[in-house]
Amino acid sequence: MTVKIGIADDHQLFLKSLSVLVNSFPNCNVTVESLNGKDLQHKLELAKDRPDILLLDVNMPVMNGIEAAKVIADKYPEIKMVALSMKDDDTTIINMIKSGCCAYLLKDIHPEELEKALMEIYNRGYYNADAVNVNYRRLIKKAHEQEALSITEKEKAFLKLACSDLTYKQIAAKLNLAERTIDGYRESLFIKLNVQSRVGMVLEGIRRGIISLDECEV
Amino acid sequence: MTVKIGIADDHQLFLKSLSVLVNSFPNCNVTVESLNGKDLQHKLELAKDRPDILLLDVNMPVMNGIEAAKVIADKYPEIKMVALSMKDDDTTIINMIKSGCCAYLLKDIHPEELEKALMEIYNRGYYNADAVNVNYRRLIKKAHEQEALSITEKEKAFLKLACSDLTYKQIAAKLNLAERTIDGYRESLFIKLNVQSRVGMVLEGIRRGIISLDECEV
DNA sequence: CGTAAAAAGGGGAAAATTCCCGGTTATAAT
DNA sequence: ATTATAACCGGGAATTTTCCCCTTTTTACG
Repeated sequence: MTVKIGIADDHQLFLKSLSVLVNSFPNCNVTVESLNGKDLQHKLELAKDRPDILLLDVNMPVMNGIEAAKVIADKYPEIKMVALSMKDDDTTIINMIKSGCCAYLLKDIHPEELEKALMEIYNRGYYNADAVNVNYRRLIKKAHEQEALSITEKEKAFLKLACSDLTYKQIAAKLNLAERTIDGYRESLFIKLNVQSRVGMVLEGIRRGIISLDECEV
Repeated sequence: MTVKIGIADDHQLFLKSLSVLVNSFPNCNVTVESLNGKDLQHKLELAKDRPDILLLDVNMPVMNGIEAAKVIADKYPEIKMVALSMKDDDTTIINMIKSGCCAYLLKDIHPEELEKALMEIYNRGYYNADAVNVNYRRLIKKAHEQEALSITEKEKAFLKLACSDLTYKQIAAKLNLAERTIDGYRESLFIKLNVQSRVGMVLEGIRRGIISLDECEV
């Protein structure tokens, strides 16, 4: 029996290293490697012999793991997906599970656990890492809260600019909108994120993954 | 000829994967593996046959790459050190080079470049990745600017609290200081970090590694 | 001890942020 | 067409942030 594995990770060194490692597992064989979700999709389309399991990095440029998982789950429901991430951030876990991943693994797991996980997923269809699965019910509750939020694209664009040294006046100018409009976005974001200040808003936005720290030009 | 390699990275999966990869290089042999700088130090002390080259991750718990590099450079000057990091942040590069690393590599390099780098470092003592070495002079300039900063412990304590949803009044209360004192810290931090607003200060503080995102209670 | 330097604080004003009253315009659904 | 709904915006007031004048207290050091 040989399980065909696909891997997507933007860090080439990790991608190749992990590939070598997984290939060293007796029953595994890496058949697809990709640096981002878009490329992975493309390779899956062309492949005549698709992987059984995909290891998806969450943070990738061009197309991240969450978006990639959604598309793949829709197109190839027979492929099992495993999210791989550095941090066990609640929101990220929720998003990946909701996008169709059947497991969420942290990058600091031991290789043996990865092998065990891959085998269990292949045989039983799922695997729950102890480290992540501590309180699943809390996660579900949080997912529902998240649902009620739904930050709009405009709010997100504003939030991204608020993550800077600019004043609201300057941000309004950049977006070609009246100051009062910007203020409206701010107001609704305060409510949605449950904060009382711009700093709180920005930090909470980063923490929830609405914006990322490296895309805000300090 | 066999080059002995030591690796330190807090993500076990990456550590083990990279170890397998490096061992697959014809002239390399991984002799030490560690999950953090403290543990690495300990293993180096015990080892009778020390590595020629160390691959050091920058971000590690307990003791990070920067601190580890300083100690190791001091204790074992014959060991060459290579910084491994995800992002090519100016400040980080400066810190690692200043701590005694002879090269700075990004985690998204190709395995072949890593092999080439290891060989060059072993033979010639240094290696400059094109991706990082774009404008070395600018980095040196920045390093000198950095030098002039020296953020005090009090300022740092304030900055940590400023990284929250609290007002300055609330922060002053938490630190048992007058509002005006807090304002003094803010003022000097604005100058040192070259910003005009609290958001800018907080983000710049995070970017420069003065405070970390996970220690600020949003 | 004396003196310089640094830290802490007082007070006030300008600017930015936060909040709330409303109205207009665009969009979409019935 | 009309009605709901959301996006956009005007203006003013309270609060917070930012900035700059200064004095007092503490610390450091020859």
